[in-house]
Amino acid sequence: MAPNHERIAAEHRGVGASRRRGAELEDAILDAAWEVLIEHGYHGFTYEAVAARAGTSRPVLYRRWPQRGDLLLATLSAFWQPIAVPETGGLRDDAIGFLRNANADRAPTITLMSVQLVDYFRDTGTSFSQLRDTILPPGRESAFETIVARAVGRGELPDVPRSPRVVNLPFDLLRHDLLTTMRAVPDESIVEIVDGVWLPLLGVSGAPSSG
Amino acid sequence: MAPNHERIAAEHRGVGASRRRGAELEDAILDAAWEVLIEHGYHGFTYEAVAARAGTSRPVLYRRWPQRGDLLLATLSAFWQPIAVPETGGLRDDAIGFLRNANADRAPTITLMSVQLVDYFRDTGTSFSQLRDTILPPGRESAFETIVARAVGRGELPDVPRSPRVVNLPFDLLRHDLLTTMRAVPDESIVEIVDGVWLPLLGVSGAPSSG
DNA sequence: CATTTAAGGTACGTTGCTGTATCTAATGCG
DNA sequence: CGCATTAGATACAGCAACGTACCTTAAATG
Repeated sequence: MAPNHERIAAEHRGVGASRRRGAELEDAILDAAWEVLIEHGYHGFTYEAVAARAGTSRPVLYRRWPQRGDLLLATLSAFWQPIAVPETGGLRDDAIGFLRNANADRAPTITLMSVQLVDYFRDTGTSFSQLRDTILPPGRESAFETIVARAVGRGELPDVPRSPRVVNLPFDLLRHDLLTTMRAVPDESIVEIVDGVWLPLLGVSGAPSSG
Repeated sequence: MAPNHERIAAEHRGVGASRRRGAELEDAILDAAWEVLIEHGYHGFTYEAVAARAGTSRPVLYRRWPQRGDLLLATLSAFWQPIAVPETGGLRDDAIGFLRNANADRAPTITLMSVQLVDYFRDTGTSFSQLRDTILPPGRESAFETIVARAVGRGELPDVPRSPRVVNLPFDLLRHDLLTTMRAVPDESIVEIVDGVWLPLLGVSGAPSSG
């Protein structure tokens, strides 16, 4: 008859804290869900595991998200943030800086996003690209479109049409490496992508050191 | 007391055939395993499903492959084939032809290989690249290394050092598109990769039509 | 033909997760 | 305070797959 259950749950959220409600509880659950997703992938992303990690019980989750996909979407929407685009005043540094940010931010998660979620994609018949469009506000300029536009504005690049493929090439290559190696890309790869591939393709001299 | 079981299993391998053994049985199992893997991914790649598809029983599988990873490795090794490199006599056509082959061959499987298998990668701490090295004989020249070397031999390209990243760029981009869209890449993308990215980067004029 | 090997079927207990139902007690609000 | 809400615990049946044990019978071997 002693309130043993409450004490157990309280351990998960710190001694002295009492029963959570509403947004506070929801945030705690989504935090837990995100951690589970990162650590164990979509396969381990079970109501059981999320509830345990959040220090609550499965019915609480079922009340809010009846389907696993609902919980997944809510979790991703809460944590998927756009990557910061640095503004260094130079095309090369903007590109390298952005790729470094992306590498740091996405290394733990992009493998998750497009890879761990395949079971979800399979179940729903969707794909990574589609999910991305669902989560992110559509019609937004991509980071490299911004970077190139700035360089054109500065006169660093000629104002000629460029295909999205060429503009976004660095990010695609970074993503490719992230996906196939499933870990953060070494910094030399980032420099190589920019100096050895992208800048030459844009007709810019390339690395400042090697001419 | 009637040999009912035998009759049931026989249905899966055609009437009149009797009990399979050794290599014959093993091949049939790997065929079934491959089909299951393609259709249901690693998640659905269970002893249960493979045994059922092969018309045999789980103990038969456990005797040969005690771990699920063993069965997976055996299956992939049996079915992972190198992609044909066409020999057209021209750099551009070699590249486009190879990418078309890769697109056709890998569209159903590369999403599987690097994407469906993440649970396996997670369990074993490996990655797509490592698995590839395990399956394929190492030290082999890549397809695009061959293609470039031929072009150099013909005098179509200057004999200068080129980074593996530049040489293999088209395949990496194709793979990127396959991974993120999870379906075959449209032919225009292949042409765009070669004419709009790779050939300009190599210092070749690009598409024959647009100048 | 006799013997050994192994395929094939069946059964069992176990595990992990699913949904749902039910109960309690804490919280917020009037 | 009194009431409605709902967090949190627990229990249940169900399912799918696991891994193993066992028995039989077919095929290979001598």
